[in-house]
Amino acid sequence: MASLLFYDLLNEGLILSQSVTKPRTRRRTASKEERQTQLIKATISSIAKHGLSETTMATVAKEAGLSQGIINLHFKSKERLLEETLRYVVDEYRTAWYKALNSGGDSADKKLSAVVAVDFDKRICQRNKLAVWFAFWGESRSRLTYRKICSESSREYKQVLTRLCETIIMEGTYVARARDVATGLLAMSEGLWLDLLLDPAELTPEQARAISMSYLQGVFPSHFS
Amino acid sequence: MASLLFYDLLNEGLILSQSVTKPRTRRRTASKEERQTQLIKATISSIAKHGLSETTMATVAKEAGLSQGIINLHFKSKERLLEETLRYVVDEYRTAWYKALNSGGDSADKKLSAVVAVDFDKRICQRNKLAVWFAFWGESRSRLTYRKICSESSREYKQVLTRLCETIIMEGTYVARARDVATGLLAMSEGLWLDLLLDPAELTPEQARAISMSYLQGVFPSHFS
DNA sequence: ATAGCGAATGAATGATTATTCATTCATTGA
DNA sequence: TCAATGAATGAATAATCATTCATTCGCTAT
Repeated sequence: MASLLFYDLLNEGLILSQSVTKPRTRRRTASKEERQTQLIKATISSIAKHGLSETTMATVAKEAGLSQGIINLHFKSKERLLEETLRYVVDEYRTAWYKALNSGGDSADKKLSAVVAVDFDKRICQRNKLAVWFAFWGESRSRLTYRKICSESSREYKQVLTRLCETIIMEGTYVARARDVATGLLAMSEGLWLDLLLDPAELTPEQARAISMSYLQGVFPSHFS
Repeated sequence: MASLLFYDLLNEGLILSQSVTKPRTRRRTASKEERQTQLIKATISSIAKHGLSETTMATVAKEAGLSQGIINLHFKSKERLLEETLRYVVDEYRTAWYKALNSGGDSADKKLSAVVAVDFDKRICQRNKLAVWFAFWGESRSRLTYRKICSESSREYKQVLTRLCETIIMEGTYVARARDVATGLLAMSEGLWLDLLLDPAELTPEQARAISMSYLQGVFPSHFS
C-alpha cells in the first residue's frame, strides 16, 4: 500500500513536468474497426520501409502516429497484428480475383485474361503490398500460420485455373496439360512480382501482364491473339 | 586491480565446479575456411528451420554444435554472417549456371535447356536453399546490401538469356521479343521455386522443369519439341 | 616433452523490444 | 454542464539477444 502511494505520487510528478515541456498532441478516438485497419496499413508501410525483421511495435505505432501501447490494445499481440496484416492483403487479393473471374466475360479465355490482369492491377500490384507478400513468404517455411493463410486461397486459384484451361484445351486441339498450365501461369505472376519488387525500373506492371499473356498465347495460340 | 583479481578467483571457482559436474565436451580446431563454411551451412539450416527473423546467434551456434561466441570470432557480426550466407547460396547458383551454359551444347536452344535444368537440379533446388533465397528476397526491399548481392548476377542471367533468345528468334521466324521471353523464363523459375518451397507435395522439381520447358515450347515451337 | 599460438568457450554486459497497466483524455448521453 | 465510459497514452518491466573478453584448450614446431 505504502509503495503504491509512493508510485502514484512519483508518476503524477513526472506527468506534470511533462505537460509543461511537451506540446499537447491532439487526440481522437476512432471506432475499433477504423483503428485496426489504420494499424494494419501502418504495418504494411513499416514492412515495406524497414522489412519484417525490423518492424517493431514502435515503427508501426510511429507510422500510424499513435502510441506504443495501441497495438496490444487492439490486437492482443504483435504476432496477431502480423497475421491480420497478412490476412488483409490476402483477402484483398482474393476479392479482386473473384470479382475479375465473374465479371470478365463468359468464355474461358476471357476469364483467364481477366484474372491475369488482376495480378498487375494498380490496386493489387503496389510495391508496398508486394513487399508484404514476399516478407511473409520468406517466413512461411517455418510458420505454419502464415502458410495456412496463404495456401488456402492459393489452392482455390489453381483449381479454378485448371478448370478454365481444361475448357480451352477441349475447345482447341491442344496437347498441354491443364494443371501444368495453371501452375505455370501462377508461378509466372509470382516471379514477375519479384522482379517488380526488386527492380521496378526494369519492368512495368503493364509489361509484366503482356509477358504473362504471351505465355498463354504460346500455349493456346488459337485462343489468344 | 583489486576487482580484477577478485573476478579471476570467482571465475576459476566457477570453472572448477563446472568441470566436475559437466561432462567434458570434445573440442577440435579447424581451419578458418572450414569453420566459416560450417557456420554458413548451419545458418542455412537455421533459416530453413526457424526463419530469418528467428535465426539468432544461439540457433546458428547450436546448429553447428559450437559455442555462442564463435560467430563473432569468424565473422565480425551477425549481419556479416547473414550476408556471407546469402553470398554463398548466390555464388553456388552462379557457378552451376555458367557451368551449364558452357557445357550444355553449342546451339542456343541446347544452352537454354541446360540453364533451365540447373534451376531444378538436385544440388540447387533444395528446400533449405530455397528457404534462404526467399528469406532474403523478403528483406531485400529494405536492405540495399541484400539487393546488391542478388541483383548483380541476376542482371547477367537476363542479359545472357536475352542473347540466346535473340539467336533463336533469328533462326526461326518468331515474333516474340527476346528480352520479354528471358524475363518470363526467369520469373517462371522463381515462381515455381515458391511452389516447391511452400507446397512440395504438389510439385516435384522434375515437373517444374517440364513446365518451364513447355513455356519455351510454346514460344519457340520449332526449336523445342 | 613443452612452449607458444591461435582457436574456442561461455558468462557477463548492454542494447533492443514486446508487453503491461496506472493514468489521462475525449466523447456521449442525461 | 457533468458524470460515466472506454479509447489512448507512455513509463516501467521483463525478456530476448548480439557482442565482448578473460580464460581454457588443442595443435604444432622445436
